[in-house]
Amino acid sequence: MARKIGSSSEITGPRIRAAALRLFARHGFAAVSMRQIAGEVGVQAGALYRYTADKQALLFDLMQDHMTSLLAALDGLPPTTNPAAKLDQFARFHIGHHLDRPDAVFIAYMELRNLSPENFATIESLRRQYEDHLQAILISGAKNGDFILGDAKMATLALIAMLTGVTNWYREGGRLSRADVQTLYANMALRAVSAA
Amino acid sequence: MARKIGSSSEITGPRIRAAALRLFARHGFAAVSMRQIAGEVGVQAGALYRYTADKQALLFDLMQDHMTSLLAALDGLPPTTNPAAKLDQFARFHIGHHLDRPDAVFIAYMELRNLSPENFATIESLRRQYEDHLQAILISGAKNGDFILGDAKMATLALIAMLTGVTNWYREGGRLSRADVQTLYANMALRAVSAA
DNA sequence: CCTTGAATTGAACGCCCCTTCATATAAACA
DNA sequence: TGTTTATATGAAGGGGCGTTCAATTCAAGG
Repeated sequence: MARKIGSSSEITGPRIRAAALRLFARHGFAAVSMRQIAGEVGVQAGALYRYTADKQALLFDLMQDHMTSLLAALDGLPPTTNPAAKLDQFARFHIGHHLDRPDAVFIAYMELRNLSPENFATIESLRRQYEDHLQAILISGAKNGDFILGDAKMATLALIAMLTGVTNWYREGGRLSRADVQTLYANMALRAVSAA
Repeated sequence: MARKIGSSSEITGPRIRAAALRLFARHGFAAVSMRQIAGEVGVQAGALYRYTADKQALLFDLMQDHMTSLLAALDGLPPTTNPAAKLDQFARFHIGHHLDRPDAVFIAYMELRNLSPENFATIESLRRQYEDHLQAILISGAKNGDFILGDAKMATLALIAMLTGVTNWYREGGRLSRADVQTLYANMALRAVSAA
């Protein structure tokens, strides 16, 4: 047997990426084998290599797609006026976007060390762009007296860590709704840096 | 050749654990082989099994030791008066303790999924104890009006995520001293939940 | 000094890994 | 319909994995 009935790269390709995303998030990159991914798709391991150069490239593509989608969505946010509104918007956006993509988020934060040095540098630069967006908000707020930051870079990383932490415990259908969580976290973020 | 010159279980045991801690933190549990750990210690892989039942037990012991040491240190903190002072003390303690043990912290947060279900339950319960300590501080502060919490459990997890995030970027000898970082994070934590 | 027991070796077992490639089949196109 | 091209197989290469265990050597105690 060789080519299968109904086979098409437009179907198999995305299915491979979806299976890899799920499995990497669930068990970790190093613990998942190409045979496992292939099995999930219903294909032999050798077939994967028509869609990815190797296992490393598969991981990198997933992470790069996640980061570029994150930056694109950030770019598409409606304009706001003052720094406090911008921070509120950012916090709600960050939580919403992350809760929608738990697997991709998990991988983006856990599998950095499994990237080759060049791939790591690429992902790191995308992440830096995202952090810089928040940092610019904080600095503009500090300039006009709305915010008090001991250190802008540190405040940026502290807020992102706090907001991202939501993915560790939030479960759909739990005690708090998604909107509740967005409001509560946004309020904490605002208070953490506000002068008032 | 069999027994080696100078060999002693009091020396080899700790060295195995130290090597495993370092390697698991650096490359991840799944990516590290027993032969690698043995090589670091200068011993053959078979020798490891005098000191651990298997690879899983090695991971579990490292995580359990980390968590019990964390809880013991928390228990040994000097008494304080009001909730704000308690939260300030907790934030400084958390950061100090974590910055002293970057490898153990990394493992404790990254390798939970590699624990067997029973081992996971044990570690999770220790972690819950730690979180409950902070949650009790927050609730007492909310009771007497010092703090405002949208949701106590959520505020607890948000603060711990923020404080633990410091291990992702702090490097000894960097722009900010350890004391700087402790102060800045403690202030953010206090502001994030304070009524004032 | 001699015996006993602790510490370690190194080979082996059975299994799984990533990746490649000649081959075969199905789809797409003329 | 016949030909080309895309898609997948499945076997193989070369290697590493966790774990066990008989045999061996050293340290320690009498």
